[in-house]
Amino acid sequence: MDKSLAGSSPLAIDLNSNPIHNLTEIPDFVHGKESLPKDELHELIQELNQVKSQNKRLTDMLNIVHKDYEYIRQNSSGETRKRKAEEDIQNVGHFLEHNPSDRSCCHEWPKVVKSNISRSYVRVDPSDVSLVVRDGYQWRKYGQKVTRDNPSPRAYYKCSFAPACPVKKKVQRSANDPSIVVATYEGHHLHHLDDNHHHHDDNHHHHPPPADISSGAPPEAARAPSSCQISVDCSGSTASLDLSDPLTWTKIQKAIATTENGEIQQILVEQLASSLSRNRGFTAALAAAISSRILDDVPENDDDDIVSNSKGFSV
DNA sequence: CGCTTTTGACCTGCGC
DNA sequence: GCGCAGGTCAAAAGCG
Repeated sequence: MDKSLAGSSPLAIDLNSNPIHNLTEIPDFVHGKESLPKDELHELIQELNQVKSQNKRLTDMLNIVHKDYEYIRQNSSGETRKRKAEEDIQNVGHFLEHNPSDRSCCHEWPKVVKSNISRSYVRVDPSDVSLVVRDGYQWRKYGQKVTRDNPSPRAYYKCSFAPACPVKKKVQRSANDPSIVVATYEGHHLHHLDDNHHHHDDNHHHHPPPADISSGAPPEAARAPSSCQISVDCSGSTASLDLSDPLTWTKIQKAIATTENGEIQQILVEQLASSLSRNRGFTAALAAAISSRILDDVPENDDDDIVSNSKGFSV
């Protein structure tokens, strides 16, 4: 991520800053005036570590967002009419599955978009030609077609778990990166029946079947997303960014229109930072980090209170 | 035997 | 109306 982003975001985290080595670097007035016991401070410091590492992952995600956006922008001219129609639903980039074993991060990040169309991008083995995207539902393949803009075939699936389920999906390997499979879902995946709200014809009207145990994936990761939401979980404190929020979405579209490098990333980071700042635990941790930053000349003291932590926050 | 996949034919929408 | 491209159908084949 570029440095201007880290500097301008209200809760930007300086990934290159020096780490905190022990608790004594947390100023005393934070202990007293904030009424935080030391054991809670230990937890907060651990949260700081995790927020920092999560932010690094978010940084990677946002870099992918920007890269994907640039690709879309560069290829948006001279399209077929069908592809032009799809242009409206290709406004946000994707999150790739860099580390399959990491359950704290989103498994898939859909491009949402119209009310009942979403996309998932999944990294797969480039040599794997099966075009299978595990999402927790059972699908019946009813067609395959070679499209003009992509050498790899597009597979068409209908939901086969519930007989009358209208949800469909298309799966096709990415044209520019054969290791990425793009799954386009038509109709929302509703995982919990709600008689008061969910009776649209383009939704799943059923729970997903049990996750495929052989896949080894947790149920949350196996399911297709029901909304365009990014979540960062930090020791039970979750920050979420809902791209279906009209205000957020308007900002992103505006950023896309201006084609300013890094601006989309900045908006996403700010939204996540805003969510995190509403969390009591994170706010307290942030206060400690800020204070330690201000009193940066506190001498280091290597005693038994040494904990693994960092003070990488800048404001 | 029942379900899924394959695959060529057919349908549909759009631009010219 | 014609041609093109994407989407769907349905019979045949595959598989456990």
